[in-house]
Amino acid sequence: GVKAKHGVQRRIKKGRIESSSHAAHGGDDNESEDDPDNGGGAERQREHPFIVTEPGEVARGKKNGLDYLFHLYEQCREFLVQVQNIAKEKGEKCPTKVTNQVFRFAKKSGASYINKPKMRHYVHCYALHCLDEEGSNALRRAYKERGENVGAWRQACYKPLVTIAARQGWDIDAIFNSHPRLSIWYVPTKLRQLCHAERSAAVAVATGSTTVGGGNDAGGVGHLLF
Amino acid sequence: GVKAKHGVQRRIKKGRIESSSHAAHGGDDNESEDDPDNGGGAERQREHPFIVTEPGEVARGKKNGLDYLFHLYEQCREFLVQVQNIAKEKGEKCPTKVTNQVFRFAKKSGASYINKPKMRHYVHCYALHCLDEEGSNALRRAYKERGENVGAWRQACYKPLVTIAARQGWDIDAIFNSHPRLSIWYVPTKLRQLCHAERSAAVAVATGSTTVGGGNDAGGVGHLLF
DNA sequence: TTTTAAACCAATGGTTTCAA
DNA sequence: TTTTAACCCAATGGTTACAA
Repeated sequence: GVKAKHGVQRRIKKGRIESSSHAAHGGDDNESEDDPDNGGGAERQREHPFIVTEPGEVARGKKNGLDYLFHLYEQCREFLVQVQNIAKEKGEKCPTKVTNQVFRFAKKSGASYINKPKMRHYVHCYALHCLDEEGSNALRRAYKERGENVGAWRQACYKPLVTIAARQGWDIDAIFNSHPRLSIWYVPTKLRQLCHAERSAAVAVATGSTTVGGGNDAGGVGHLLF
Repeated sequence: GVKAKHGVQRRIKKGRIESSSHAAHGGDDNESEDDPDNGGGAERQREHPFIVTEPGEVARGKKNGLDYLFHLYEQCREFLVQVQNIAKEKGEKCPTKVTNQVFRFAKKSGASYINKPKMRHYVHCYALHCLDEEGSNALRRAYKERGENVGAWRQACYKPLVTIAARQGWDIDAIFNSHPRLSIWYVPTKLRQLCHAERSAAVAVATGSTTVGGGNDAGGVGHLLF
């Protein structure tokens, strides 16, 4: 990297986060003072888990809803815009994606509830929300009705995205990049792999291949027929 | 990084590059067998130094000309395209810039004369060539006539670029990104800094600021007047 | 068990060092 | 003066092992 100018940014190992101000929690209304687990003004240990909620529904109890989850992605976008403005003003490299720098800035700005693993974990769910809000909403309702947990809903978000990719020539990067709110997020490895696998399978069926390296009249992957 | 799948790519320390096939050298015609320094088919130790040449001029003696230098940038672009095609076929992340991966691929492909420090060193010279070929050619002729060395010519390439940036709102990243052949190269730190410094100076003059933090009726940097 | 997020890791962008 | 292997070592994108 460029020569150490912000020498402060060393990694801190272990140790709990100390008590400090928490920023507003968006859709989260669960910071009650009379909470038995919350002994006298101590800060919350970590974020309440997400539950599958319908569009517009606010999670009750110590839970957060999916509208709140998606709101977090919008917040990250705003933090990115701020980082970009600062970089431009200082004549420094300007990020185009939500990078470590942006997560650091978010934390520094008091949004301690935003962190990289979480945002990366649910990116494809947000992608579906951006690319097909109707479909995303339907999926949320279905999974809520069936009483599925967040992990199951999250897994289920992959398939509709692969279907969308199939329609657009399997180029998931192009799909992300051409959407204004999605373009700032890295394509998750697993989603990319699923698209690739499905594309390969589709091509194999279309060309009549039966095994890896199986002979066909066109030499395998490389021509798509439509 | 993504979990070690190409386990081979560890760093190798020390040791000279062993004799092997060298790819064609573009504008370089200096691999004479009757060379006194070249004892019996041994390969060249390193690339001949660049000299300032006019457009179309081939360097004589153990030298390389600037057309050859610029040709190296075109070759890197071709290597990048190959890396991109391979990545797409494999459903992997697709680089948009000339990255370490591309330099590694170039070396593996026999282009051992391409390396990162060299390409990064002269990027801004190539940028001038792309953005104002007339101006670039004139500069080359002038520096050749005056018998200047490559280092002096290289330094001189910065100023015209800063002038171009000034005309385009000082956004050197946008200038690089909007040029098809230049967009694959990272903006050199020094060029970015020069642009920033010049912009700051220009703004200071325009607003009548005299010192850092000096008071003026508009609050410093932030409005450009034209 | 499910869900969260701290901690970790290999490879990167970038530069220095030094050989030629 | 010019080239480039080697280093940097901080910072990155990406993931894992763990805690709650």
